[in-house]
Amino acid sequence: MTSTTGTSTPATGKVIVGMSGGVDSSVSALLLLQQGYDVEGLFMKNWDEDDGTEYCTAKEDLADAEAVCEKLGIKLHTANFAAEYWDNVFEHFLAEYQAGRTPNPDILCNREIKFKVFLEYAEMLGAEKIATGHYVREGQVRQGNGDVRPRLLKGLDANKDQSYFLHAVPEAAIARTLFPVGELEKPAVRALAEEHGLVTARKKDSTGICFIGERRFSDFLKQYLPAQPGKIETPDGDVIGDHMGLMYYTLGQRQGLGIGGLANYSEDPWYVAEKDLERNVLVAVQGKHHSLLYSDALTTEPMDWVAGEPPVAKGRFSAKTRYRQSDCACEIRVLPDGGVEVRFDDPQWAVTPGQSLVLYDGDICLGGGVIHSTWKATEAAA
RNA sequence: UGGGGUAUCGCCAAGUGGUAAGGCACCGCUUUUUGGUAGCGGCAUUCCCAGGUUCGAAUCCUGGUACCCCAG
Repeated sequence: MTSTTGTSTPATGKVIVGMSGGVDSSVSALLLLQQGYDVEGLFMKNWDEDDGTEYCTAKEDLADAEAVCEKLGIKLHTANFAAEYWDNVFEHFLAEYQAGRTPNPDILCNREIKFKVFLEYAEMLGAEKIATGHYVREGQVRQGNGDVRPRLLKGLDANKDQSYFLHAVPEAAIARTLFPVGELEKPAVRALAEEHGLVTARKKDSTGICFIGERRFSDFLKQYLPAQPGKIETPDGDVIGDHMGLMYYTLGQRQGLGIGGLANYSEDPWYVAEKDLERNVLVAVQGKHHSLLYSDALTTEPMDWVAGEPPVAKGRFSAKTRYRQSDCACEIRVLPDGGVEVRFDDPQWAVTPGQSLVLYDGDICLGGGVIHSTWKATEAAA
């Protein structure tokens, strides 16, 4: 049985809110103040810029965080975890691309930075808890032996739910974190910000890699990974174009292939279906619903279970293979190495190694793991 | 230097006398704390070039040019 954290008892204790300069963390701080917490903010700068334009947005974000904290009358700390970010997130990110996979750096960023380094730093500042502007909720479950344990739940606003990004955060960190906006719908969050005169009320939601920001992606990667041009082929081996380097593309990608009209082919757009690292060939297929774009089974690397251990050895749950994808029913089996084998009820589009599979039991986010390989059940049976 | 064919947006491609479809690509915006996807919008005053016929031509005629195919 789950229940959301109580709000009836007067809240006490120091909470440090991770202030990004966005509306969600702004309102989080506001709500915690209203609940009676001793609130302070912390602005993190985890990416040391080399690029002038981006520097400005980081500066703006800091200015907005400062303005909000001043308005709320709370203290704002600043910290720079760029070294930790580079070592524990970015290097892994590059290595994954180098290996031809498509990583999700923000999942690692949450586990390694926001819910680890930031948490530790906040504790050092005397905080009992931290808070973030994520759209997730914290639930509790009473176990057979009477222990009450925390659970990561989807945000109330299904459209904004960010549990996918937090699935790798361990239970102990979840237990020490407050997610005030997880109980709200996004429009209500903006309305609150507006009502309280917070400058971030109408600020556009930030996108792009957390702390790095929106980039022309292949240009960004080129700064770190050398181009290795090669051919684009059809599954039949017809050469239909050139690619700049396999690491700049991801499965299911359409834009950026540069494949125009071809005589003797249909008018459908082309999508990346496969990366052949051996031959340095990008395999593209025509039409969004080409069968090579679908798979219905996968295995993952060892899982991060929110509760620290798998709920069962085998069972039926729902899953996402990417952020904002609707859940799909599936059957899982825990593998000896700690990964899982997943079979989906319905074929999934462009399931991509390097991205994460995240499992749910209703609203409860159980955990997830990096996708290692995918296949079609029909192939496995053959 | 014999014959035949084709030349329309970056690419594919409609259009055969009535005032340039569509798709892909590309660009922009929106959606989005990864990458991607998706939605919306933009994208040939001009049809290889030069003349001509016509009220009017990408569409007809003449002459060039380029490429392709067959024959050499």
